[in-house]
Amino acid sequence: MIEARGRAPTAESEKLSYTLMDGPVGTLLLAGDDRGLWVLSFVNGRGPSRPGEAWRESRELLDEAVRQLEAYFNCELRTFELLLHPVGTDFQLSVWNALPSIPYGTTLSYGELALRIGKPAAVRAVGAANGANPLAIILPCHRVVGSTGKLVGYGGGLPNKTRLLALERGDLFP
Amino acid sequence: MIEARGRAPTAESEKLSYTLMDGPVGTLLLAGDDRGLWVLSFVNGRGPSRPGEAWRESRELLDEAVRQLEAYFNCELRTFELLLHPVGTDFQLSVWNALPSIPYGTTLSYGELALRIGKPAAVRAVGAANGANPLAIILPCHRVVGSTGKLVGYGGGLPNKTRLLALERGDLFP
DNA sequence: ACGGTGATGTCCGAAAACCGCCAGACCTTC
DNA sequence: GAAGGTCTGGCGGTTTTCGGACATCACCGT
Repeated sequence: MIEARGRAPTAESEKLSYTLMDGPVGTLLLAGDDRGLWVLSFVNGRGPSRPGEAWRESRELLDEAVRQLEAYFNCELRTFELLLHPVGTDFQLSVWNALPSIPYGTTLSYGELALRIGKPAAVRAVGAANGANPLAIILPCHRVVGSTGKLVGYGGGLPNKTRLLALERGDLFP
Repeated sequence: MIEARGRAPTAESEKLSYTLMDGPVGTLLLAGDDRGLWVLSFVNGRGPSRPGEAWRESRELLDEAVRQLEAYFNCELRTFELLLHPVGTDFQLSVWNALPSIPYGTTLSYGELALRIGKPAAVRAVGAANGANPLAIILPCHRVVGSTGKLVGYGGGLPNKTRLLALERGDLFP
C-alpha cells in the first residue's frame, strides 16, 4: 500500500517558525528558520497575512530580527544585519539584492533602480518585483518611488510607506 | 548580499542513493533513500535515464531491491516486498496503488483498471498515469494492455513489455 | 471493417493579461 | 510660461489561461 504524499513543496509550505510583532506600522508577520528570514509582511497588507499551514509559532530564531526592527523603529538602527532567505526568481532576486544599496533616508525611482540592475527597460518588471518583495522594511522597497517623486504603491499600504520615509527623514513619528 | 537559490525542489532533485543493474531487459536505474525506493526505470527508456544532480552512487539502501529483482528475473519471486516511495499526484498514486493487485502472469485492460479505481471514464488518464509510473516492473504497469489484448505502449519499450509478460507466463526467456 | 466522437487527468508550450513605470504630447490653471 | 494634471503607447517579467497530446475505449454511423 502506498500512501499519498505532498506535491512539489512551495516556499510558503516550508516548515518555518513564525511570530507576530506590533509596531508603529501595524502588526508584522515574521517567519524563518536556521537558513534565515523568509518572510516579513504586513498583516493588513498584500503579502501573506496568515502563517502557512506547516508553520509553528516560535520566536526562537526570530529574536534578533525582532530586536533589530524595534531598534529601527526607535531610529537607533539604520542598517539591518540579518541572515536573509528570500525566495524568488533570478530577476526578482537581482532587484531585491539592489534594494539595500539605497541609503537610509533617501529614495530612488523605479527607472533608476532598473538602470542599476542593468536592465534599463525593465521598469515595470522592477515595479512588479518590488511588489513581490517578501521581506518588507528590511529590503527597503519603500525607498523606491515614481520618477516624479510621488509614492506610487506599497504592499503595506501607502500610509505606511509615508510613515517609514518620514521616520527615516527624522521627522517626528506621528 | 543575497545569493540566488533553487526554485521549488522537485522529486528528482532529492538527495538519493542510486545504482545501476544489468538484467535481461537492459540496464535498470534504481534510486531511493531510507524512505523507500523512489525510482526504477529503464536506462534506455522514457523515464529518468540519468541520475539526478544531487544523487550519489551507493548500493547500500538498494541491495534488497536488487536482490528481489534478480530473483524475479530468475522466476523465483512473484511478489515484491519493498518499501516504496513513488511521488505523484493523488490520481496517479491511486492508479499505481491498484497495479500490484493485478496477479502475476495476468493482464488487465486500461478500461478495467479505470473501473477498479472508481473512475470508469478516466481511461486515457489511466494510460497517462501508467506512462508516468516511476517504479517500473515493481509496480507492474506492464500487465496493463489494450482492451483488445494488444500491447499498446511501454516506457521501457514494447519489446521489454513482451519479454516481461513472457517471463511471467513461464515461457522460456529469449 | 473503418472512421469520427466524447470523456479524464496531467504535462507542456504558447499566448495573453497583468502590473507599485515612464516619457512625451497635450491640456488646464494661475 | 511654468507647474501640474491627464492620456497614450511601449516596455519586460511573471502569472494565468488555454489548447493539444497522450500507453483508451465504447458507441454510433457509414
